[in-house]
Amino acid sequence: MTIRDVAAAANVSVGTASKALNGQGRLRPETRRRVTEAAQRLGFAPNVLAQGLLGGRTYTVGLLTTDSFGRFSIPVMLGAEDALGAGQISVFMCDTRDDPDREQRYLDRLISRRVDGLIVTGRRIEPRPAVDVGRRFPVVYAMTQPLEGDDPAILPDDEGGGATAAQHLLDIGRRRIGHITGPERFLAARKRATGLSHRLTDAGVPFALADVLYGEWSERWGREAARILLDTSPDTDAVFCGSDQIARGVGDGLRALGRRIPDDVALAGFDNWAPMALGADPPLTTVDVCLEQIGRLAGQHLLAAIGGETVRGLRTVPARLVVRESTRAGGHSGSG
Amino acid sequence: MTIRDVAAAANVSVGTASKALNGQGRLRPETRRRVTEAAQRLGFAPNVLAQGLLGGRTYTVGLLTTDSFGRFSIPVMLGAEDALGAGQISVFMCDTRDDPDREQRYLDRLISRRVDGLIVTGRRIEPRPAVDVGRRFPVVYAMTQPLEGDDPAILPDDEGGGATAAQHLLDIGRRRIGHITGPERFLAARKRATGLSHRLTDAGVPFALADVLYGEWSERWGREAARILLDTSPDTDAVFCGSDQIARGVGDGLRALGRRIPDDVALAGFDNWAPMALGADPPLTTVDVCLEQIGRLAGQHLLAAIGGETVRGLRTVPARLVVRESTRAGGHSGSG
DNA sequence: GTGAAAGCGCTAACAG
DNA sequence: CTGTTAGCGCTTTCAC
Repeated sequence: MTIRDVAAAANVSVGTASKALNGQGRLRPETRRRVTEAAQRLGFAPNVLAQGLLGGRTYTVGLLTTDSFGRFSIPVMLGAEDALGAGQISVFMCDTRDDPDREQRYLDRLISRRVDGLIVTGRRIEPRPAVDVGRRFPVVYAMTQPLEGDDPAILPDDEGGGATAAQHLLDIGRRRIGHITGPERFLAARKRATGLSHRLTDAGVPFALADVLYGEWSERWGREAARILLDTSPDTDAVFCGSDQIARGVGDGLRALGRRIPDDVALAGFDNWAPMALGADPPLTTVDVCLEQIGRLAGQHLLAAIGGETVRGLRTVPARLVVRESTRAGGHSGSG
Repeated sequence: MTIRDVAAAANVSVGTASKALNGQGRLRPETRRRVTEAAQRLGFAPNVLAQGLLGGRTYTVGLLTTDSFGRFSIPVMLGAEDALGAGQISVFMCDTRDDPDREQRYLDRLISRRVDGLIVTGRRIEPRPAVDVGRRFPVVYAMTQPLEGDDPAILPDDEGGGATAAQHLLDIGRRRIGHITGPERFLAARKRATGLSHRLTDAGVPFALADVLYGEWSERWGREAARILLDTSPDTDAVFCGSDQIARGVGDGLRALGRRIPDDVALAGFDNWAPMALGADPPLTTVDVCLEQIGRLAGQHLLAAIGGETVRGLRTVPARLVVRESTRAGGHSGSG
């Protein structure tokens, strides 16, 4: 099924058929109709590769992730696809699994496929070595940033997220606030802690960064840390956690020590990871960094760059607080 | 950067350059070297689109999911990419979000891009309307099956998974076994229940399908169902759940009613969803349907089909039991 | 208005 | 051994 078959069936030349199908040039309406009809009847679909060969654009982009398309890249990916798909752009999946060799192979492939652009995603916001694609096509980073160069990068607002959570806990009247989070080597963990600390300090509520309980991104750590925290500060009336998983553990730990949530201790998480946050009893108040929005923005920036605009540097997406029963006075603290 | 530039730089014709780069024909080693060197120096990467135009193959496939690339499609996708990526095949992401219009648009695009094949994934194993791509390229279904036609489909072994769980609970000496699962309208839920029921009945342990507690795929339902179950059968010594999320809820519910896990009641889930199963206290024994293996098989079948082999009909991937503390005598039933 | 022809980047067949 | 030519499917001048 080529445009030649269509042209033949409509009794016109391929040139005319092309014009008819693309709405170009000056054609008799009747001719146009005849061609369109033939194409329809034959089930003709233009070969985009051939089109791309001429036009220089392929209407494809690569989406490269180090995260095995996990919990963080997926929403980013969806947002990006949203922005790009609307522009009729198809997306190539490239999952490096954190292996530099795999990454290089993917980059080579993408270059050979003449993609119009590339989005690089990660699980961690730490700067990573920039991908090297020469000046062949624009690159946008999402949820990560390049160590070298000033290609655009879209990042979550971890610090702002921490501050927002702090404000909320202040707003509901809590003053003895603990913070339990992931490993200190994670920039995201440090930023969230900083955001919290600054806001509390600004409000005149005592909080020392030294009191932050750094550990792992796991429920188990949450359970353990809850004990440690109450040991040190038995009068704690709120805990902000660096992830929803940790918050789940903290919740279980606190309950095991006889505290009711939110009546005795208010509990807030981070990520708004639905199965975790909604499955908790009571459901978790949490900070949503709006991953999908990050992806959407990355997609839009990439489209702009492909269109010739120069976009440079970092950009941060505001976080959003999602209030649920774990910090709400009315929240029933059920049986779990 | 085209092959012409390379040819010019190496002082040969494009034809010769092509042969040199592809290892075809009879060439003086020195010429071959000169060309390769020039290509290297110029950073030449062949335009795969142009190659595809000649060869008729594009070395691309589509991966179409109705699941928004969620928890189930991702592993499947990774497995598929594994199988395909090795064959130098690039994968187009197509996320229909359960919208028939979107799906049709993606199919049109894939056809226009002349993909060599297509994998269709879903979140549910229920048969779905077959995708219509004429005889343009082969289609393989993974985690779902076509309502019409006999295109190959790779499915999890839900029934076998249920049976395996049953056997394990019998093996550890439990005889009064409850089953709490998702909505009855889910084929997967019914199959898991059937597998459990058959195995128990075969072993002479009483179990009526009518006693299955169908509900939702949520922790909340698990908590509620635990109460219902103990109300009816206070001497229950094991519960098999249709998902890890439900199992989490059931665990919390049982504990709230004073039961220890696994000492009083053994608890098994389904999915082996790491964050849920490992985060639980004690960690959950669960059934893994090996999603990644399903994807890998789908990829392999697709490759075979692209290669001209005819592959037809359903194929099931065995499930795997993952034993953890929630069904182990030695398991500590901690504080949560 | 429509057709013929050139050419996108590449490979394969055939000369030389 | 290497160069020339044709052509993959399509679009875009440029004649007629």
